[in-house]
Amino acid sequence: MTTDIEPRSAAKRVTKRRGETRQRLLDAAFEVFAEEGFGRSTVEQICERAGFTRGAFYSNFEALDELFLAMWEQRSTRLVADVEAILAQEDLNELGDVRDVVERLLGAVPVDDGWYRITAEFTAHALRNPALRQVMAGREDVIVATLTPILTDLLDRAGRTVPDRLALGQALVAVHDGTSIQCLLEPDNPAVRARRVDLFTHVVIAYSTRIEG
Amino acid sequence: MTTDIEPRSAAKRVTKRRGETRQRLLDAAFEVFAEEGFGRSTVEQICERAGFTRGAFYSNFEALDELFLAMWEQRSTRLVADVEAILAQEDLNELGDVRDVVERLLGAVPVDDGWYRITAEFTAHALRNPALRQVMAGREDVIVATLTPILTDLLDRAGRTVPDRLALGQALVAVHDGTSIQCLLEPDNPAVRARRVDLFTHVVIAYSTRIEG
DNA sequence: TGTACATCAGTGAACGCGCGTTCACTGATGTAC
DNA sequence: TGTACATCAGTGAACGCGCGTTCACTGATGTAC
Repeated sequence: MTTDIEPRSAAKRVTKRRGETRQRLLDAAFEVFAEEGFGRSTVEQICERAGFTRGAFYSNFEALDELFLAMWEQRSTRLVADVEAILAQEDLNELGDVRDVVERLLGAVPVDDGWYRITAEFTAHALRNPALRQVMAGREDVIVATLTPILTDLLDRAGRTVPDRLALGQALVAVHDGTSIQCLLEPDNPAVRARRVDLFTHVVIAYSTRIEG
Repeated sequence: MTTDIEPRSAAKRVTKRRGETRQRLLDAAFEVFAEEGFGRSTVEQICERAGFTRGAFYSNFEALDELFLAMWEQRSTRLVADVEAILAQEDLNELGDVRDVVERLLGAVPVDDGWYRITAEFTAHALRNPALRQVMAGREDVIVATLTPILTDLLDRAGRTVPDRLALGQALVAVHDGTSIQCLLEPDNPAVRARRVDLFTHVVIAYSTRIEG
């Protein structure tokens, strides 16, 4: 008697090549969706970019929606991990005041054209689909849950404490989203970026209090 | 000798019917774009919704992009005018503090699913096209220029003055955009809406100062 | 006000391209002995 | 380690639908007298 309870046919063989193909399709999807937009991207374009014929796509995904979602989740996860890594690393610079903390935070979060476009369209799409809406809302929870502890720690070192972490986290996500649009729409206007830093600073101050002593 | 310098053929006859057709197409476009998304909407769908055949569309517009832009500009202008009218109207309620002002402001600005979707996709699209980017940036200027004077006036009545109106205006637009997403993604979570009001209030306080005396 | 006429505005059929999707096939990869 | 074989993974041709676009047409609208 073996430990195989499942029939042998259920255990599918998966090759290394398959994983690589999948990844190349995901990377190509990011580029094409960013350039063309979600609704205007075709299976053909993505496969061509990845160096495959269309059959490869249908061998790996059901439809464009599935590829889009898989790509978005992968990129989103990676982005949060990257920001976390930058924020968490020990730094020689002292964090003197709130502005130092904000600048460090903003330095860790990239403002990226392509990623913004993709996320904006995905958000719009998610509003039509309850399941996707859950995905997006869940993603925000992860961002807040991951980054707020690190941020409050930094603030602590700058002599401030945060009474309501969730409120601060959600406020910063909102401010980030709102000001990203402004920066991307006027990339050559330094005043817009400066006001972004100001706004972040004001919000952090409003949601934290000076530690006595 | 008449005042006609242009050749007679240049003066086109325009019928009343034409304007009505155009408007029906614009209204149908709003609905279809909101439901389907920009890239997924077809000429056929919009014409069917408006009660025309496709020929009517090609008689009035060059391409879907043109219809989309015309619709967006019309709706956007109307929206600003509506908000302005609500904010400007004399009200029986006293504006005791900042929170009253914020609640009045937020009461005037609708948080609308369909319009958000359309604007999000338009923004993403505008990032690929310098001319459209100008249109969007210009729209924000109009919003700030129209609403900030009224808002500072309301704040004045609540005993506060705004040193940098432009900074406040842009901050509020950013906060509005960012928190709108959160409210739409979690429509059934009252805490999200409450935090939105809090954030607006904090920002208004941070960008204004108490009037002495 | 009425009528005849010119032009406009929308119709609906027709055309054809582009794209999604399928599938028999062949080369690549892993497995068993 | 080597070989034979089974299965997997991607190919590329083929099909057909859906959609954008055109255009000769007819009814609607405005104009001139």
